[in-house]
Amino acid sequence: MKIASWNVNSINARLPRILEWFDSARPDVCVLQEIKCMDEKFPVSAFDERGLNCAVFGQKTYNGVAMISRFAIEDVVRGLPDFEDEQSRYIEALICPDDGEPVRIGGLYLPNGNPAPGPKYDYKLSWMAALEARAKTLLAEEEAFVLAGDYNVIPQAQDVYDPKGWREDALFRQETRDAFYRLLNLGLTDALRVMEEDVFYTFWDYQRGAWQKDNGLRIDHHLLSPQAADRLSAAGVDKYTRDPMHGDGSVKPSDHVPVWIELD
DNA sequence: ATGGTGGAGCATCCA
Repeated sequence: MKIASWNVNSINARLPRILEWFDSARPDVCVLQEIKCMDEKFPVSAFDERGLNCAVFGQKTYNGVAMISRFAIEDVVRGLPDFEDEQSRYIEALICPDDGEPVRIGGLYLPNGNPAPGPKYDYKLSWMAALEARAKTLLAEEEAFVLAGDYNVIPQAQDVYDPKGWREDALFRQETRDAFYRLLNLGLTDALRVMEEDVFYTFWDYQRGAWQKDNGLRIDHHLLSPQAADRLSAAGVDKYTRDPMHGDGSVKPSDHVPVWIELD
């Protein structure tokens, strides 16, 4: 089963590029972040034409997450349980393949948190605590699950082009990394880190020529339960989608690229 | 120290 995550920075502004990627990458399941629209504005028919199901947790202007799947989407959870949140940042469901074991997948868009310190950073840390609580609950089930998305966390110095310059940023400061390590230390596996030994990024800012200079960050992750990690067979990053010249260049790229894994 | 880019939606906020 191929599972992908992509922060698309507006599903409707990006739709031709997103559909082209779906047609070539052919993920079985994909979680999307920053769809930036209400449920009724989500382009369900474009996915329906391809035999893909949609579960959407939308929001006007900002945030918004969705799950697209070739298989049945069951038991959908919108928002982190037991966490008051005005922003649409989490969607979880049970994906039931036609043949094979069901997999629970959580798609998340973790708050950016800048400027730090401050109320936005406090929100980020409380959101991470709620995610940790959810991970604990799911781990107790002892089943395969994947928490995938835009974590807005740079785990290590090798995951940022200029570690010193980013030291006080909400994506890299010590408290953020500590919260991320607490999540990993519950027993989750950072799938891309395990499968990809080399330096690689998943995000390049639109500004300051970040793409041309390869000034990137690794902030999109797949965290796997032990039962899912046992089935991990491949992982990758579709960097080509970030190229402004890709395709006919008429639709601008997202600042994030798709990140994917395969489970046997 | 500022601005550089991009999306939403119409003045600015967010990233």
